Amino acid sequence: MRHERRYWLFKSEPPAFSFEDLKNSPGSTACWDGVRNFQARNYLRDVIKPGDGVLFYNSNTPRPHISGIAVVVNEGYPDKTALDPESAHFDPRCTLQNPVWYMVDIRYCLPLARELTLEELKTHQELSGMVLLQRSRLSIQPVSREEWEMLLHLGGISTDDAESQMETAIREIR
DNA sequence: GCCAACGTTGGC
DNA sequence: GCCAACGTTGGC
Repeated sequence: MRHERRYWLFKSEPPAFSFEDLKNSPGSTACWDGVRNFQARNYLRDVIKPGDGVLFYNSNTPRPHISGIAVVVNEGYPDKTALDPESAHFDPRCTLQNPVWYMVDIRYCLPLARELTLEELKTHQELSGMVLLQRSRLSIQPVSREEWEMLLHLGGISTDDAESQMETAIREIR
């Protein structure tokens, strides 16, 4: 039986990496490395699976917002930047046997017809339970099916369109 | 640039 | 295992 699709919100800081950057990446696929928070690591290593939906969120910017949808293309695997002394994300505790930090790859799917600002999200009672609004600092967050549907609706795209684009994006990878 | 929230570290 | 000190995140 197929894994039941889960939904996530991934944060990125636009100067470092934007949704456009994801679209323009080779194969529209980017390695989501450099996450150094244990709760986020646990999601990346243990919970997030290929086919899961991702909302791309732009943080630490004058107008924080969700810009579009991506899809997870593989299971969590060790984040090699933690082993590289030259990397900004180097962590001297890490070894090949004990990688500590994990990452996944995601692929671009489609932009929202309307970007959804944090300011707007705060105005919807139905979204008040979002991790983004409760524990905003977590960089990899679960999103419920209900929240996902609401967000896509507000963003002006149909969940069916999103799911079929996600299926296509996954198929093209394989 | 400020600062609240909160995760991590390390002494005890 | 507690908790103070410290560092980071990220909205504003």
